[in-house]
Amino acid sequence: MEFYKILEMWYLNNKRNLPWRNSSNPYFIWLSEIILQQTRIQQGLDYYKVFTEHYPTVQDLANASEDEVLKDWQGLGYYSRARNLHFSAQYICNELNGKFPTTYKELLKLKGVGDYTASAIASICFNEKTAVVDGNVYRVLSRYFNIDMPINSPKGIKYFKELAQELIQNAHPKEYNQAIMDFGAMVCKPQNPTCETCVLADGCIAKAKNLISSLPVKEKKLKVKNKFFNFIVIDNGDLTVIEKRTGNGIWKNLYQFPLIETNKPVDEETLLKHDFFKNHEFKNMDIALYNPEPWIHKLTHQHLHTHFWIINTKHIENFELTAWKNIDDFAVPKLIHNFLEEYKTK
DNA sequence: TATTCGTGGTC
DNA sequence: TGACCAAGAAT
Repeated sequence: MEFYKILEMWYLNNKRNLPWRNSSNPYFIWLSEIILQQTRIQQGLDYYKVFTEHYPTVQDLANASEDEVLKDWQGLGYYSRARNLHFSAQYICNELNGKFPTTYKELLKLKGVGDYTASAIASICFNEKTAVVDGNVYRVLSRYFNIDMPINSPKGIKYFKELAQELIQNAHPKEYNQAIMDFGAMVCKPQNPTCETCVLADGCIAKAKNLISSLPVKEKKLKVKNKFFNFIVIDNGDLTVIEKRTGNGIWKNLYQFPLIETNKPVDEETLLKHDFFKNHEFKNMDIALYNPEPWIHKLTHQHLHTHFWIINTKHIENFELTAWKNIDDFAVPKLIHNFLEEYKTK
């Protein structure tokens, strides 16, 4: 039996029951695909529920503010996804008269929609034969056909896309694309794949050559930077100070306490010499280090060594103030959220 | 085109 | 426990 047919049959009997699979509405499929980029289904489920309930149509999403959308995205990470989702919703409503794009080519024009997502929506909603290539597909194909070309090299990306595109030619695109992804997630897993009961085992070259654990091949070029964050938590009992992050780095457009970044851990004396305290005078202030041991927040490319400094003062000048009771209205990074959860109970 | 963008799970 | 991975995309 052909490759695609085995997967389609397997899918018929083993597919997962996921909320967006009850729909062919491109708006819902789009939401699910953006939420699931680089994200496990279990982690995305609650967010899918919130977004479909809070923004039942693309118009509702377009009418919301970015702050509102980011608040609902809080905790999921890769926040450009939320900003692009909101931007593209407005683009669809304003430029496309609310009509969702219906082809791979047009879907690609949406911010935040790349080759994978355009292929997924085009195949699932419009039956277009565009093969998805995600982490699951790389794994299944590299093993079954024993391909050791690095999946994150330009040649590898092109090669796997072309192979996937060949394999979908005689298939039902909607079912086949979801089949190979489910199969990769449930059977041909990164670790401990269940080769003993695998329906593709007979033709799997990597299994025959005992190469399963070494495929797929990925070039690793990850260097982690250490950064040192000092958050200034100003507190007069009722009010505090938070700022919106600008620029193009992490957590763009999320909120945080005023931040002093240093190139190494600093003590109180050194911290107080920073420009921040030259620009802002605190009368009768009392400063205390909240966490003597740094919280090390680990991101993919950076380790953030974080200290929270509490400034108790009755006189806060030259700041925009935020009431503690309203602090939960703002979208904050997980790191700040964790701090708030601890701090407000004290 | 190499780098950057979060958070959580797995072993 | 640190390395790897997760329905990738933008720059």
